[in-house]
This record gives sequence, structure tokens and C-alpha cells, in this order.
Amino acid sequence: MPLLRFELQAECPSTGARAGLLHTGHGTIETPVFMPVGTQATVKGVPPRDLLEGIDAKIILANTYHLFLRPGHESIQRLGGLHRFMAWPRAILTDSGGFQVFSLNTLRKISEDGVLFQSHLNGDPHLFTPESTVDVQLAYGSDIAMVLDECLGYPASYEETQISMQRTVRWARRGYSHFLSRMRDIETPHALFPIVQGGMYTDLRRQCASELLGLDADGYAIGGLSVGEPRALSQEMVEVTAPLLPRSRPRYVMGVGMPEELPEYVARGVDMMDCVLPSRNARNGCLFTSAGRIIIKHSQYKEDGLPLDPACGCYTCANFSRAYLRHLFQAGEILFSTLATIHNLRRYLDIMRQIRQSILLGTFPEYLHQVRSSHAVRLDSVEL
RNA sequence: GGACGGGUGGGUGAGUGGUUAAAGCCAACAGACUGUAAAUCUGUCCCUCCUUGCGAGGUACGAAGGUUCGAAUCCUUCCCCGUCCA
Repeated sequence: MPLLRFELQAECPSTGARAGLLHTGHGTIETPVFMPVGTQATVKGVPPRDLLEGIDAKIILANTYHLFLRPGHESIQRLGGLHRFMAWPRAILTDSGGFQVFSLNTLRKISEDGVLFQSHLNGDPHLFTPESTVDVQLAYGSDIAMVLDECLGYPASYEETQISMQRTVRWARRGYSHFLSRMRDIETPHALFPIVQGGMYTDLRRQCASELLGLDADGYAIGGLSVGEPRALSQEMVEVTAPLLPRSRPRYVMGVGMPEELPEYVARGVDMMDCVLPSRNARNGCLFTSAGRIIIKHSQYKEDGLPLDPACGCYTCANFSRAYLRHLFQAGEILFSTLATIHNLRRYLDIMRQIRQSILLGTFPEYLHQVRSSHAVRLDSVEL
């Protein structure tokens, strides 16, 4: 009996794209969905009010590792759980800390038991195990928890990848069985997603997926991508892996992608994605619009009175000129981050809404074709 | 009028005889960013030329002279700025 009900509404006849509804304890999520990243219990620069009203995000991410170090899962639990703590009434997915195995690779040590992290804040040692990360995520009250995995960098040898993938599978089994036993005493609905690893080796991906299927989880993630490999390779790995995952469960590709890649992943059968790109790039002055990227610091925008994207309905585009945004960026003003992030997230979610709509209408292949050709045109014009 | 202190590349500001076309910071101009150690990081930033190289010339530390193999650095004179004293 799934704790997280996924309702498939439409499937594209000629691609792998699907549209569905994911029912969580904190609202229903229309899929395919993009999940803004809010690592430290905040989507940097954006008040929950804007995430709710302007951006209309249905689910956001938070990070087990970061919140465990500070302020601590027990504090969050005492303060009423993560939703209440950060005043976010909708769904939350928490990453397990598996990505930090990759990104903090100089500060951790992997053993069969788990990962020993040396805090990047003060150097304190902390052991993360498949079981403890489940407990921490349940303390947060996470709607969708992730199993502790080992996210490998690129490139990695076959042997290294195989050993790592097998450990991730063992960890998934341990984590999942601990999760099931914990859920016997918990009333509220939560899900735990295992993560398919296997690096850039298709047979290891297949093997990993088939081993994890035995867990009969409420959803599955594809991890270990966007770690330095060419983008075509990331897509190829998803193309190989997604069809092996249960049709009736949501599929989540972790850590992707650029705006024009979103429909590519959907076309390969992906229902959920997350990425720091819209938020981080926003803060760094890179804005995504329906006509391509805008690097706001470029002098050409100095007296540009147009909105970032005249076709966008976000708060930023409704009220401010490119010239003003450039001024805020150059002046190092805090408001820039907020306005820029509001726009980029709105852009990402608008793309996902268009994708979903086209799947429901049966026009997704045309949509995909159009995105591909307009992106190709843009690349050409950049070449000139 | 006198006594000190000071004038360095777009701005600040190091440098007190030689790997100094001149640190660092800022500005300017580009680039990167993909389950966030990121409101971050990287590059360019006097001019000309080419075989684009830890390349070749030229100009440059208020001005003009001088000392020296060699000067932003030492000397002389002048100009300008600041503080204090009359």
C-alpha cells in the first residue's frame, strides 16, 4: 500500500512523457514538476509567500546534511517540524546528504556502515548511516525522504562505480527497511525514495534499478548525474534507466538541468526534477527568459527599459526594467537576488506547466520539437 | 613668509636603486555555475605589431634636468596639494 499516491493522467504516445498527480500530506503536486532547492530551509532570497503566490511551487527541497549541522534535526522537530519552522505549508523533499558525499569529498570518509562527515562549519565529526538519515528526515517531517546514497564524481572507473553502486543498493535496503519499521508508529504520510546509481555505465544502471525495484518504493530517483559529465551522457543514462522503473510510480532525476533540458528529461519518462541552476544563476546575474539567457551585467542593458522577459508574468517582470535589475546587480544590492530568483524560478515552473499542459493536450512532441529548434537557433546566433 | 607631509596606471593604494608595465583592493569588461561549503569563482584590464609567445617594440610613476651600467625609487630646480606656525 503506497504511502504516496501517484495518479497517472496522461502519457505521450510517441515519447516517454507523462502527466500525473502526486498526492502528499502537504498537497497535490502536478507532474512533471520542478522543485526549487532550499538547502538550508530557505530558497535563497525568496520568501515562502512568493514561492506560493507568484511562483506557485508545489514542492521544494531541503537538505538533511545542512540542517542536521545547523540548527539540528531535534531543534527543528521541537519547533514543530520543518514545514512550520520555515513557514512552508506545501510539500518538502529532503535530500539525504548523498550529494555531499560527492561535493564535500575531501571532508568525508565512506565505510560500509555509512559516511563519516567532518562538518564544513566547525570540523566536528558526524556519522551518517542509511538508518540515521531516515530518522533525521522523519524528524524534519519531510514528505519525501531520500535514501542515503553515494554520489560518485565523473569520470569514475567501472570497478569503482560497481563497488559504489552495490554499496548504494545495500544502503537503500537498510534505509528502506528502517523506514518501514519507523512508519509503523507514524500517522502522517511520508515516502522514501531509493536512488539509482551506476555512473555512466548502462549495465550498472540497469542492474542497480532492477535491484532497487524489489523494495517496491513509492517513487524512484536517478542520481549520480550532473557531476561533470557531458549533458548528452546524462540524458542517455536517464533514457536507459527511467523505462526500467515502475510506470505507476514517480521518477525523479536529481540535480538537472538547464531550461532547454527540462523537456528532454520529461520526454525520457521523468516526473520530477530539481536543480540549483535557476536560483544560483539568478544570484550570479544569469537570467533565463523565453528568448534565451540574459547576463544582466552586460553593458547593453544599462539603459534597457524593457522587463527581463516581456512574455513573463512574474513580479519582477511586471514591475522592473532590465536597467534597474542591472543597477541592483552592479550595486551589490540584496534585492537583486530576490527579484532575479523570483523570475528564474517562475520561468522554470512556467516551462514545466507548459510541458504538462502539452502532455495533457497530446501536443508534447510538437512542444519538444519547437524547444529543440529554437534552442538550436539560439546556439547558432551565439556562434555568430 | 616658515616647518613638516605628499603628488604612482579609471579610482584608491603598495612599492624607497636592478627578475617592476609596476602588488592588493575597487570600478569597468567578459566567462563559469546543474540532488548549493556559492549574494560565489575565474579571466581581461597602457598602446602598437606579429609567427599569439612566460613574443617584439613603444610609452609610463606631477614637470624639466642630473647621478648611475641601470631610477617610480638618489640629487637639483620648478609646479601643485594637505596640515601646522606666523
